[in-house]
Amino acid sequence: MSRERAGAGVRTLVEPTLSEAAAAMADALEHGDLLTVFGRCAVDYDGRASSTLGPGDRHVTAKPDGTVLVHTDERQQPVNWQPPGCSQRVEHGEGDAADSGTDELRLVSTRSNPDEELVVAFESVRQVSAFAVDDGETLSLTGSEEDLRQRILDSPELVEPGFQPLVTERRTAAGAVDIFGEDADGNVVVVELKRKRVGPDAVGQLSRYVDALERDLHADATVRGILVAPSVTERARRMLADRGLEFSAVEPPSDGE
Amino acid sequence: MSRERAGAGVRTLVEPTLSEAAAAMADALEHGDLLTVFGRCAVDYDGRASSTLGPGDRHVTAKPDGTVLVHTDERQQPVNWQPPGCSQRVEHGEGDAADSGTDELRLVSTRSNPDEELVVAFESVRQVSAFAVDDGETLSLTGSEEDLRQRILDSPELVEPGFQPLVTERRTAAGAVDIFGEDADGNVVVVELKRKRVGPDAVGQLSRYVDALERDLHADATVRGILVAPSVTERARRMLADRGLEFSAVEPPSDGE
DNA sequence: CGATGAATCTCGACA
DNA sequence: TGTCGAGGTTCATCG
Repeated sequence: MSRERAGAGVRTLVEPTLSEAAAAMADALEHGDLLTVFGRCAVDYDGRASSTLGPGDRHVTAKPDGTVLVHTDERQQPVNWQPPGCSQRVEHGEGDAADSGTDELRLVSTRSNPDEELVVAFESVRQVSAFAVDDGETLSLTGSEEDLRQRILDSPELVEPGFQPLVTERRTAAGAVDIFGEDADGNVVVVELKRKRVGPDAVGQLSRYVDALERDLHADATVRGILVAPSVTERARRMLADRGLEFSAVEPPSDGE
Repeated sequence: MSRERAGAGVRTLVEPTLSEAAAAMADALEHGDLLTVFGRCAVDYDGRASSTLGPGDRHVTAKPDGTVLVHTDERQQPVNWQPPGCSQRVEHGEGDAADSGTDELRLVSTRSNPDEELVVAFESVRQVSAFAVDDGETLSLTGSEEDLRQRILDSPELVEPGFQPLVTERRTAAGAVDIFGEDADGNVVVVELKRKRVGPDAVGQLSRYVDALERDLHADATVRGILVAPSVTERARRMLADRGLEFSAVEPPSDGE
């Protein structure tokens, strides 16, 4: 094993013994560092569901906020994980390492409500690192549904000429409508926004809003439902036609706009 | 900077220069290793949406399958990422490092269909590691919707006494029904399964199935729709009542069952 | 390849 | 705290 002392923020052990790894991991958890461990391990999870994962090489991350991630060499998603807010502890059987074939280092993460437990049992550890993280910057994102809503409010004619938004997030018996307004003839208009190509679910949603409002408002009121999105699937287009609903093609704004 | 040569599978540089880091990163990408970099960086993404993230300490992972993950010290989800199948390259301005304030190391990940680009621009690198991963084990999970389906097929009386499953995944004009069967009186029964508490969407789905089957089958057939899940939201319960649909509380099996 | 629906979804917002 | 809906959702499956 060898120790690397880097600038204040990084402590790394390469090819440590399990005892050394255990100490380094406990230390990192204690100090609120970002902990990473690479080694051969088996993983068991029990909680909302249950899973077992046999031995293999994996990269394990424990964040100071209580998150645990177990990654293999494939996939974007971790093969096992624990959400933020969990408690981590390191367990190491203190038997004589020389002839104990059962020597094992375990990282255990627990949570309550719901009760969940993740156990990462290391046969061997190739590297342990502890990082002191100073971030502080927040992400700024464009192109979301919120941006599309702002775009419609800025330029209501994108939905149709004469459209007038009145309220956003208007409550109905079926939930909150994205944009509530009226058309050039004074008819009530319900707008459902989707930032990308929409399927049948969105039509069902819009349909429920229109029905709810027709019950809420005077029985003689005409309520139009317009689905605003970049495009629709064929099945959704047929559902719209069946229900007398409409579609208006609008793209969410791109970065520059 | 110092170099660590570990057993075959791990190569790590601590506090490298940007040139050294660039070489190690390119080497790892070339060899199909799991690459991790910790350092101060800014991140820009442009594709399905756009985002910018100012300078800060982050942990960056590049997997041999083309996945890229940028993690901060908080959250389970990466702050930026690229899905599997992307192409990575390392760019390093080869200016004289001495007086060039603009010296920069960039990890660029691109993808097409849709066109997306992620750029991680490092001001400094604290550690670079390359791991040769040998996994090979696959995850086995219980508690899924498939498990719930099996539970119902094993014990149909959990839905209601006398219920008889006939077909799973039966096709209708509105999509495939989870379980199609009949009750003690010989009425057609459509069962929609959800492994957790359900909201209005599932009711809409079940409702579409029942409507479609009433059209498909003889006009005189009675089609019952039963939503099977651990629980329902209040709004969904009202929607069920409105539409003459039913609910039956069943938990998905836990590990031991 | 696109379309569909599940997920230990995660995450933020709001009652 | 629970509920609700969005997401650069991701992911597997199916046509």
